[in-house]
Parts: sequence; C-alpha cells; structure tokens
Amino acid sequence: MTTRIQKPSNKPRKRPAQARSQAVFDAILDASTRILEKEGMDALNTNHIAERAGISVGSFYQYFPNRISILAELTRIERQVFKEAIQRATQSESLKELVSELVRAAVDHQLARPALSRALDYAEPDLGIEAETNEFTNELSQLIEARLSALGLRLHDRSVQDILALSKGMIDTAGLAGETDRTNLRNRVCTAVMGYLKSDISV
Amino acid sequence: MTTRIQKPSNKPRKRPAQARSQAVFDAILDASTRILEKEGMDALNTNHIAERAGISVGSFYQYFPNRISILAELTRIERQVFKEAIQRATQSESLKELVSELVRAAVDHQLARPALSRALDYAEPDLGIEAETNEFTNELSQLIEARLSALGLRLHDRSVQDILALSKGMIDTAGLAGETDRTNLRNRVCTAVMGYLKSDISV
Amino acid sequence: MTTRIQKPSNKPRKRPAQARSQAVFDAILDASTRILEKEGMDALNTNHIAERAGISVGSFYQYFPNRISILAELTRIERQVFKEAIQRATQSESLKELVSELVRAAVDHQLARPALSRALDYAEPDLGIEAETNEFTNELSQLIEARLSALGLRLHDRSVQDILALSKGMIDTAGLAGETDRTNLRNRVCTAVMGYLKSDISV
Amino acid sequence: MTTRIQKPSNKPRKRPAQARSQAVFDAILDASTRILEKEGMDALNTNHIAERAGISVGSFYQYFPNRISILAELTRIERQVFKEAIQRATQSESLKELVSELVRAAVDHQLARPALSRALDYAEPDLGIEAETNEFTNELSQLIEARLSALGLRLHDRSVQDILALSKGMIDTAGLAGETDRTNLRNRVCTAVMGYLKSDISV
DNA sequence: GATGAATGAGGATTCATTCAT
DNA sequence: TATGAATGAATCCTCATTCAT
Repeated sequence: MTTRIQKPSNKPRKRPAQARSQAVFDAILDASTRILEKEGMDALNTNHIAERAGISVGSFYQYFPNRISILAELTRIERQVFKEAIQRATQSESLKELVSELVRAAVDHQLARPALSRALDYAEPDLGIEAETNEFTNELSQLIEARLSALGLRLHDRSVQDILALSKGMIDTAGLAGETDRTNLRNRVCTAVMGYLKSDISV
Repeated sequence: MTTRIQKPSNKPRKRPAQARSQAVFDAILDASTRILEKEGMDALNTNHIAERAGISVGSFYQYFPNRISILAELTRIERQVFKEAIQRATQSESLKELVSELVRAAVDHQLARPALSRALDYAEPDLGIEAETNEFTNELSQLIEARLSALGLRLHDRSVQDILALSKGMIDTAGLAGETDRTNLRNRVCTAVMGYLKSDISV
Repeated sequence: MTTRIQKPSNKPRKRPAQARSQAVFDAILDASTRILEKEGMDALNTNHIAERAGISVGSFYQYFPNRISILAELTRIERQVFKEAIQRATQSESLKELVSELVRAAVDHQLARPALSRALDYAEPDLGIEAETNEFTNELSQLIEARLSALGLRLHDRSVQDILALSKGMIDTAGLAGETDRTNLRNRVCTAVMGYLKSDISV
Repeated sequence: MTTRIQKPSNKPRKRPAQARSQAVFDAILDASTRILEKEGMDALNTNHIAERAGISVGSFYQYFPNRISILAELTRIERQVFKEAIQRATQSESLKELVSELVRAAVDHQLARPALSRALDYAEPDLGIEAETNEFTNELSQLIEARLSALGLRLHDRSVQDILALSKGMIDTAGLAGETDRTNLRNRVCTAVMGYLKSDISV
C-alpha cells in the first residue's frame, strides 16, 4: 500500500498560478504532511487527505496525478529546504564550525518532523524519481565536499555519503528513542562526523 | 498496508511442536522473507504468503493471528540471529578486533537481505512490540558495552546506541547505493565507529 | 457511459446564430467526431471534448445540455448527410444504376468513418430520439421506395428496411475486417441487394 | 466506459470444478446476461452483477479477473451455442434446406436475446480476443463453406462472410424494430441469402 | 488441522455537471 | 458569455479475515 512504482508522472499536475489554486495546493501538502507525521503512511489515502485539506477528492486529482505523487512532491520540498540549510551551513569558516553547522542543519531538519522524514526516506525508492534523487545527492555532496576540501580535508569518494548516512542513522534513532535534548544529540553527531573525517585519511 | 497498530497479540498463535507444524511455520516465515526481500512490503499479503508457502490462507491463520504478526516474528528472528552474531563478535580480545568483528557482523547481517532489513526497520514502530524492542536493545547494548568497558573504553549512555545507529545508517545507504565491496564498506564503518569511540571521551 | 436514458432534452441547447457561436458549436462537433473515430466511445468525455475543441467545459454546456446530447446531434448530422447522398442516388434512371448509386452512397458514407458509424449506430437506442429516428427512417424509405416502385419493382413493407439493413451489416463487417477495396465491396453489396430485390416478389 | 483493451487475461480466473463454485460461476454469467439484455452495457458494473447474482463483489473477482472478462466469456458461450446450431443446420441435404436451417439458426439465436447479441457484437473489438475471434470465424466459415460447396455452389472468399453479415444486419434491425413474426423474418433473410448466393457467380 | 471460497469494507481514480469569477 | 476549479457520486478492484466443509 505504501508505494510501488508508477509509469505516470510523479510531478504535480499543474503548478498553481492563481491565489486560490495555490491555497488548495498548499492545503493538500499541509494536510499530507500532518497526516504522515501524526498518523503515518497507512493513513495517507486520498480521501483522508482531501478531508483533512478541506477539499474534495476530485480537487486532489486536479493537482496531483495520483496518490504517490504527493510523496514525490513532499520529498522535493523537504530536499529543497534541507539543501538551503546546508548551503547556509557551508558558509562556515572553520572545519569545526562547518561540521557543527552541518550537523545542526541535519538535526533540526530531521527532528522537525521525524516521522515524516522517516516515511519519505523509506518510500523514496518506490517514487520513481531516481533522476532527481541523483541530482539532489550530487548537489548536496558537491556543496559539502567543496567546502571540506577547501578547509584542507582529504576525502574519498564516499566520505560525504558516509557522514550524511551516519548522521541520518543517529538522528533517526534518536528521534525514535524520543530524545529531546538536541544539543546533546548534536554533540554526539559532531563527534561521529569529526571522528570519521579525522581518521578518514587512513582508509 | 504495512503497519497499523493492533490490539490483538503479535505473537505467533502457537509455537509449533509437531514436526509438521514446524515445517508449515517455517514455510510461512521463509515465504514471507522471500517476498519482503524480492517484492517488497506491498506484496506481503496473506494470500500471497500462503501461495508462496504452499499452504492455504486458513493455515496461515493457524500460526499467525493476523498479517502484521508475521512482521513481528520476522523481526524476532532477525534480532536473534543478529544478537548471536554480536555475541560471537564480543569474544574479541582487542578493541580493534572487537570493532572490526562487530562491524563485520552488522554489515553481513544487514546486507544479507537489505530490503528485508529496511522493511522490518521501518515497520518496527507499528508492530506493537515495544517491550521486546526495549529488551533487545538493552541486551545488545549491555553485551557490547560490557566488552568495550572491559577493554578500557570510557562510554556514556548513548555510546552503543550511537555506534549501532551510525552503522545502520551507513550500511543501509550503501545497500541502496548498490555497493558490493563489503571490505571497503566494513573499513569505512570501522573508521566511523573508531572515530566516534576515540573522540567520545570528550563528549 | 455511453448511453443511459435521459429525460432532459437531447437537442442542442441553442442553435447558434452568431458566427462566433457557430464556430464553437462546430468545433465541438468536429472534436467529438474525431474522438469517436480515433479514440472510441470511452474517450468521449466532456473534458476531453472541450480540450480537443479548444474551449472550456463550461462552453460545452452552453451548447449542449449534457454529454449524450452530442451523440444525438452527431446522429442528426450523419443522417442528414446520408439522406442527401441517397437523394442524389435516387436521381438514377435505371434499376441497375439506382442500386449501384444507393450502394455507393451507403458504402462511402459508412466507410468514411467506420468507427463513428458503428458507435452512433450502437448508441442510437439510448439517445431518446425515437421520433426523429422514425421520421428519418420513413423519409429514407419513401425516397427509395418511390424510386424502386417507379422503376417497376414490386416491394413489400420491409423491402427497403431489409436492403438498408443487409447493406449496413455487410459494410460494417467489411470495415471491421479492414477491407479497403471499395469497388469489390460495392459489387458484393449490389449483388446482395439485387438478389434480394429480384427474388423479393415471391415472399 | 464500455470496453477498452486490457493486458491481463480475459479468461475466467478458474474454471470451477466444485458444484458450489459452478453455481456461483453460473450465477455470475446468468446475472450478467440478464443485465445486458434488460438494462444494457452501462448497467453491467461489478457491484450490480454481484448483487444480481446474489454474491459479493469479492466472489466475482474469484471467477473473473476484471469487469470486461465477463464480456469475453459471454461471447465465448454465445459463439459456442451458435456454432452448434450451425453445425446442426449443416446436416441439411439440399441447398434450400441448408439456407433455411442456417437462417433459422441465426434468427433464433440472435432474437433469443437481441440486446445481448448487439452489446456483445459492439464490444467485441475491445475484448482483446482477436485470436479466438479469428478461430471462430474460420471454423464457422469452413463449416458453411464446405457444405455450400458440396451442394454445388460456386463461392468466393467473402461469400460466407457476406451472408453472415447481411443476415446479422437484417436480424439486428428487425430486433430493434420490434418484429415478432419470426417466420416472416426468416423468409426475408432466406430471400436475401439465396439471392446473394445465386447471383454470386457473376461477381 | 487444513482448505479455499466468500465476504465486504476500504481505497484509488474518473468524469458529468455546476457555479463563482 | 467564457472559464476551469470544485464537487462527489460512481466504479473498479484488493485483501484481511472468517468459516463451512
């Protein structure tokens, strides 16, 4: 029920231009976000979305070609937000600050709506957006890689993938464990990332 | 489809004693494992399981109270296997060997059936087995913690949670990326874990 | 979807007087014709018609009270065209020529858009235009009957109905079979009609 | 809404072996037949079929893979019945008797359930059973052709197609016109067929 | 115990029609 | 008049679960 590949487009049917349309479009995204976060993937059905968004099912299909395209769109949005946070973080001047800011971005992003992050993450392979995923991954990697290199780090091909992945793993687990002390979590993730990056040379 | 909370038990209806019963029980678990790994969560429906296991749906319900209990049982099995691997790993004599063996256990376990691991991991919070989960987590942590402490490491409350979580994150991402070089992956995970543990003191 | 009886009128909402109106009206009919012929009855929905006609759905409803009225209108048009062709054919001087020209008219008409003919034919009983149908049938029959009688044929009540029906049957089947040799088809239909008319006396 | 091609099989999901199954299977076919004949194609939806058959929708899908497969199955049945009637007719000893019996078979078959015949006929091209259709057409043609030849008729490639098509056309029209005098109709169809066959040589 | 047919609620999607702008 | 967003009933189909045999 969750996912499953689809031939038809996963892009929104139309990007709303009118104010009214925009409102409906946003209401759908809001409702979906809330449902995913509070009720989970299985509650994300079109009737429920429509109801929560205060519209009719028909309207849902004005803006999205099918149920799963909403996941693709939410993924796009989350990625955009995350990328911007990472971009801000890469303004940092020192390695320590850089790592600290990257981790802050990651923690804040993922813990803002932990269940949503988890659900989108799990659904991603079935969304049929491989191309976008690759592009996003590359952009993010380059952003971070460039900065780390500029600060003198010696990296290998998987360095950035690894620090992102280990951070995600730690934050996800922390979220599930109900941790609320973000400062503590950030410190631990920083430790992990710094530890990885410093030893990394020897790989 | 995946999840959805459930009041009814999540334990197998009966632990089969008879040889025949055991065979059917195992066939169900095998079939479910194969389906999850090859076809994904959405394909894990009771009719499909019964068909693949060569039994009738009716028989499925002799051994499992409902569809989702199969996920709980698979989780139990995977955990048991993993725990035993970890136990073996904790026989190690040096820190380096210990980490290396723990990581080997984790990598081998998770990459044996990456899709299964991922699916169970994602479903876990909806399985209604918090108690077991806590117990498992505690056991695993104590096992590892005891050994790390014995080898002179200074740990904090979340140390073991963190190294398990970061490992999981890295291995999962590697699996999705289609990495096949386990040696390389193991090295990178070891780096991360060692890096974390060495810097850990300062947290 | 096709059919289903309807109380409301099946006549166009208004016969467009203005040039602009006429253009829109025609665009709707053209679009519907093309859709029926190329995509079939199932594709004939109001949104699709509007899109293909380059207008809005709202405009569609300015000219037609409901979806099915378009079928009634297309039927009217096709009948009108066919009747005129038959009228021309009845100018013939000899029996042989008469039959030949009638058959030519029928073949050319029906094979011009075979799928459209078939679709309208099938839908007809559900269109709620019995009165018009009767009138059309009578007019056509009288036209042909008068000429056949004038040329010395002895007819009975169903003679004209029969030759029209058998021709339709043959041409429809030929169309479905993908026959392209119209001359050959015309000859065969002529054979059938002449055969029927000549033996007819004995009925 | 009517038809539309389908990749999945159009064969019944399972040929029922059990008595109970057979009863359900038959109930579905009966209900569908009645609906098509009395209420038309648009009323043939799965819920309605189930209701009329006194079963649940789920049961419908035990026996048929999708809505349109019921049309394929009804077509198969009608063809089988018709073919058997034609086979019986071809036992005839003289040309006159042969034509008379063929026409009797055609008239009786088509007028038994005129709306059903019409609906199946119209739907056929969308049923995805071209192979079966070809086979049926060939078998029927050979049956009739062999006998006509044996009785001394000189035929061409389309002769049998034509007499079947013209008969169908006449009977369909008669059915729509509400004709009830089958003897009269049979005579007229015989006239047409004989007329066609006798003149046929000259084509 | 085993079987698998039967059930029917649930969920995705379409499309005729309306109506505010 | 024209537009096209909004509505929601209608329809297809699935699948967890039960229960008669």
